[in-house]
Amino acid sequence: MASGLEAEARWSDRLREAGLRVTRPRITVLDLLAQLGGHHTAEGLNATLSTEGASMTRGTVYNVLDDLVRAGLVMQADRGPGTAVYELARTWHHHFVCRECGVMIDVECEVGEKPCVHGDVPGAVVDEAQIILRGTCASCAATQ
Amino acid sequence: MASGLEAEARWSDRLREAGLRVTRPRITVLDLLAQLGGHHTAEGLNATLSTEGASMTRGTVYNVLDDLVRAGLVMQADRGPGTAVYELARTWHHHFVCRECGVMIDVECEVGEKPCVHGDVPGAVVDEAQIILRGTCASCAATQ
DNA sequence: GTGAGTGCAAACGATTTGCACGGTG
DNA sequence: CACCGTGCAAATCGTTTGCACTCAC
Repeated sequence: MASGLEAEARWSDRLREAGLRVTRPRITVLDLLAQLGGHHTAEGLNATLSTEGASMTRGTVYNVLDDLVRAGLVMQADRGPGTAVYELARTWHHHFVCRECGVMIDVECEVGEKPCVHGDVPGAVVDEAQIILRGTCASCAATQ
Repeated sequence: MASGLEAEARWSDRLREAGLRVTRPRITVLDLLAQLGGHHTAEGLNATLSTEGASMTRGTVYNVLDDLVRAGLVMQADRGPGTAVYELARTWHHHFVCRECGVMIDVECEVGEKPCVHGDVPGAVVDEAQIILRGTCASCAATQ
């Protein structure tokens, strides 16, 4: 974490734009997600924060992530029942999940916008299409 | 539950084909899913079974559902972290989930087969594409 | 008879909640 | 200085697990 001030400068206006107050935990989580890249569970982030001396309560981690997801700064994806993963928001994409090892791999979306699939749901407003591909990843396929 | 014997006749060979033994809980769950239609949580099914005098243990409900999913007789879908729903297997389709009330609505798939979207995942074998549409359902949109 | 499947109860992990304190706007 | 957000701890929820017993094959 070499850039506390930089990080703050980078994220504070993003937060304010989203109508959220600028607080240490929110900056910290955003910065960590930016540094790590990829997908992470709330518990995993919490553990990493502990080792970096920037720890916060479990409750706060969940709170912050929830706020950030609602604000559109972070994306949430489900890897199965009881396992949500989070990542920094970026161009819209899908996920491939390996049935064997559970690894999650990004899959670029050819449309690049959230409702990239339109379903016939009478009267409903569809604002997002989340696609999860399942199968066997390259390394697991090689092992078998 | 007017058709215990009918139900058994209908499902027993489906189970045997799948390499599963024919047991009362499995028949009961399949029959219940067929009668109810739609999506149901494990807990919900368990509660319904209790009121019908056909109750089994929570553990057994999860066991049975897991077996049936693995056998391809039942489909599993996630409505969010920590909430799996189950429904009888039928032609492949997607789901719309309302952000407000959490209701899940089936969306027919124009392709009708599981890997209806192919992603670029080098070396991986994709055998299923699960699509979850999110937004606001008709009744929630009307309320607001 | 043998092993898969069940019943029961307890453990588990992820997430949520309630309340008092502190910092942001 | 008003309120949103945080810290802390306990509660809750969905799901999994271990072990003895029973039933399908």
